[in-house]
Amino acid sequence: MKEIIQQEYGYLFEDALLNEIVKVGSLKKAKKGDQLMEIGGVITAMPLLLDGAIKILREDSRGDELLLYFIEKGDSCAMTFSCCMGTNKSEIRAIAEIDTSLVMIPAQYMKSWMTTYESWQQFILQSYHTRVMELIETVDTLAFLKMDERIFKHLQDKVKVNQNEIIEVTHQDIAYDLHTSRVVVSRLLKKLENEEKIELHRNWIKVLEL
DNA sequence: ACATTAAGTGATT
DNA sequence: AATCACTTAATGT
Repeated sequence: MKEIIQQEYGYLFEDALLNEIVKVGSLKKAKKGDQLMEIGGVITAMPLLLDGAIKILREDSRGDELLLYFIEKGDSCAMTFSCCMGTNKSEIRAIAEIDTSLVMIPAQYMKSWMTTYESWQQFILQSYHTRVMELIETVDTLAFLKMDERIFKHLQDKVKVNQNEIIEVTHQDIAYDLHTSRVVVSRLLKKLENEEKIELHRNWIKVLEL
């Protein structure tokens, strides 16, 4: 276990901290589609991504979803961090985008590591920063891009986190993530196909233009 | 061959 | 861009 953590986080953390992580953290594997966190759920641990990707969703009162951003390997969800300091509940839902492995660090260690390890403090701050930037980008996308552009961007994001230009999704899946209807997705995807930016198939899409 | 589910389409708001 | 109502196509049993 130490080797894997060392590989992904060795350049960030000193040896003593790596040892602590190995000692108190628990290795966890999530399969594609597994739910890692639910809205309103109590957060007891902070995840450090070793491999894979997680998508973070918000939900409205009717149960409709909206994708906020992806977390990739080497990242952490710093939102968890603020929740860990108090005893807050989760504002978001987290679902494994692909098969993912991560280390769960119990919340109680967060605070003391902040003062003991400078690299930890750096990491949290940095992580928080990138998270906020991702959120801003999502807001921009929502506010300034038309639906067809949003769909195409979403596909490109999927290609990135999956490390594969072939994405296994249905039009309905995309509709849920972007909070629109399947019919609209189908029509706009068709348009993108005509522009030769993508290739459409049942249950999978190939992105040609990256 | 049949049922199920995904995707395509025209019309309307 | 959303919704309805319907058609067509792909896929599993």
